[in-house]
Amino acid sequence: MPVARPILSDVARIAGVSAMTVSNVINGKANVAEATRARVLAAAAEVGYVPNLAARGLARGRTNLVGVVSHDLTVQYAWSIVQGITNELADSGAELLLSATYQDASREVDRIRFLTSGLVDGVILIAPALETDALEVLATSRVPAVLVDPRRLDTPLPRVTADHYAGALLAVESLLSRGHRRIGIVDGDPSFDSARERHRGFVDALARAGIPADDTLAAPGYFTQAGGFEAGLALLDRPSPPTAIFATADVTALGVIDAARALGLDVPGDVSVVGFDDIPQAAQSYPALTTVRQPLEEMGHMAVRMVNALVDGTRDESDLVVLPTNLVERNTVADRT
Amino acid sequence: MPVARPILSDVARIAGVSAMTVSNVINGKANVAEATRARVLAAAAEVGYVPNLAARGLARGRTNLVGVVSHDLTVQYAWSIVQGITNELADSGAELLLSATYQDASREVDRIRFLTSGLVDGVILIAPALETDALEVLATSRVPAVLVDPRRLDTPLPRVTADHYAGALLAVESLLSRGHRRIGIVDGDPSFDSARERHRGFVDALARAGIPADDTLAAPGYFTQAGGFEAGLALLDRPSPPTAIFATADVTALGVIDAARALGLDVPGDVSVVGFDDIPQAAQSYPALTTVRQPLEEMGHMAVRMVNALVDGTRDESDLVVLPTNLVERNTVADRT
DNA sequence: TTGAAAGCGCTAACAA
DNA sequence: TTGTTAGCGCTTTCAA
Repeated sequence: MPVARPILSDVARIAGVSAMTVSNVINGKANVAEATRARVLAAAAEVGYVPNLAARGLARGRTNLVGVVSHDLTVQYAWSIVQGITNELADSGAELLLSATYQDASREVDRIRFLTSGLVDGVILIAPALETDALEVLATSRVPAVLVDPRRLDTPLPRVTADHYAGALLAVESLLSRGHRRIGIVDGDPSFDSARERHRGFVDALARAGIPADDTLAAPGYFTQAGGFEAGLALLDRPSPPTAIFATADVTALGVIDAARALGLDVPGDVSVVGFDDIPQAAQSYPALTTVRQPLEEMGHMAVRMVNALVDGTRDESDLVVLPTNLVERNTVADRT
Repeated sequence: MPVARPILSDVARIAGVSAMTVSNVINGKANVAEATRARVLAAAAEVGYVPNLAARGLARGRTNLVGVVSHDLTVQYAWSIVQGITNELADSGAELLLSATYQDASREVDRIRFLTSGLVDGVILIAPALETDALEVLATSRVPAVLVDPRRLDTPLPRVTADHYAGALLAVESLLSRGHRRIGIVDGDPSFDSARERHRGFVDALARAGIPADDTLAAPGYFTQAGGFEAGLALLDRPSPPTAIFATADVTALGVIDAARALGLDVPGDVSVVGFDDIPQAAQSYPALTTVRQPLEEMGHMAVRMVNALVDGTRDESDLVVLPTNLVERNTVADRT
């Protein structure tokens, strides 16, 4: 009973075969006699042998691991994407290594550098800022990367995103069709292209209906619940408040609803609210949130397929995949009274 | 310009030194002449050399990586612990590898097996179920493990937890001191010792005040928001509802508050609510939640210190660290009217 | 069907 | 201060 962790050669010695044969058995190669296989398996079980993935990765020149860097995994938005990645990865037999970024954008480069230091075959970056030298680090690492919903869409790397503009059109049009004319918007973080696209959709939808833009009806929400709360207060606590609000992320929509409550307003009785994302919480909260669905899990799937292709040396280096969005009608929108 | 990733020997060749010297420079060893160091650094920069961590780990017999497996990282409870782990890890110069478990308890063993296959020096398990063969996998892997808030506290491994019982006492006593006598409880997942401890504190606090246990005032909430909503409905939508509710997790408290709203009840006007955990959202939601604080980040810090000690071969194998809880008074509790 | 040799990229231990 | 040798645990290639 060795106290140290048993290695392949231990198993080989016990089974009375060569290391290569053990390797073949462990990896399920066909070219091993049944009797030998059984003997090896027995020996492996006896000592509790577990292959060392780091060593295997070194020898194979491929780790079968893909890394994911995300800003903050509490936000269900990111988590839904991770779920999609996980599912797809399971199918492709690879494993996932997660690494978080937190508030600090400077940590992002850090995480990328870490994961790409021989640990993974490819990386998926969720809503990356890719500031300063991040792109350079990525390039010199020679590790294939795929971006999901990057802050700036013009980044020269394979990207997958959703149709933010069309989604915003959908959201605002549904409000218009319910009779709303005075519609507010709670904007996202302006450093995100997605936030700007959603704003653009909002403006265009109103313009099509002949409604001029009114800057007093826009407030920043920064894609956070607290931001949504503040914006909701700013928009609603005034002489002539909007009858409906397009909150450009579900979490900020939740904040807006809190703000309405704090002001004694009923949702959707007094104000209608539409979100964006369709995170799980949107369906679970009360009242259930009407929102624009981003196919987050599908985005994760797609990202995995793209890195895998890249790792295998297939596919062009500058793909842009845009997935469709659609409206999910629940209980936070009512006809204008 | 090599298209392949440069390795240590490439740098050595270019700088005209041996591999060992490059290694020494990269690792900041003192025994290298200034001129040589500069030459090596220049060569490394020129080709964009990045050390391969997997190879280094193999050679050193130590990866300097700590793995974390958690059920679900969306729950802020888990995430707060991860934050603590991250901060402490940064101080100790190690890195973090995250791996999630999801709903499926069977995946937990899986994740443990994966991380302990030569990838990390130690693992931290957040609220692990440790069913079936997980303990065995852990044992045969020979990788040191520390449990944070395990489901069953009698697991024979180093553990970090919080004082759930004392926290529950605090919560209920504060309600009693405000004049409440008819107090309901929304229980957590009964498979967790922590849920049972909190329930026990609830019962004991009432008993001390001479109030007999009333089973009709208890409802299961399973530590989820949806569960809290259902339980809130069950407790509140009846002839003589409680005037206060102890929700044994913040997320279920949020669900209870939603339920109160759905019934047209005001919090804390009509019902007082106390949560447990003090996740960030407790302070951000409206009204801000009165709750029992678990020192989640500290629990993460402690866990890291414990694995590090274990990796270094210090410390006893069966420590149990219990961190204190305390009451955080915010705006969901009012005097009984 | 099995095994020997060589090497993945790096570092510990020692020698020069 | 620098370099040589050996080896981490595994797999590839090729020969037996």
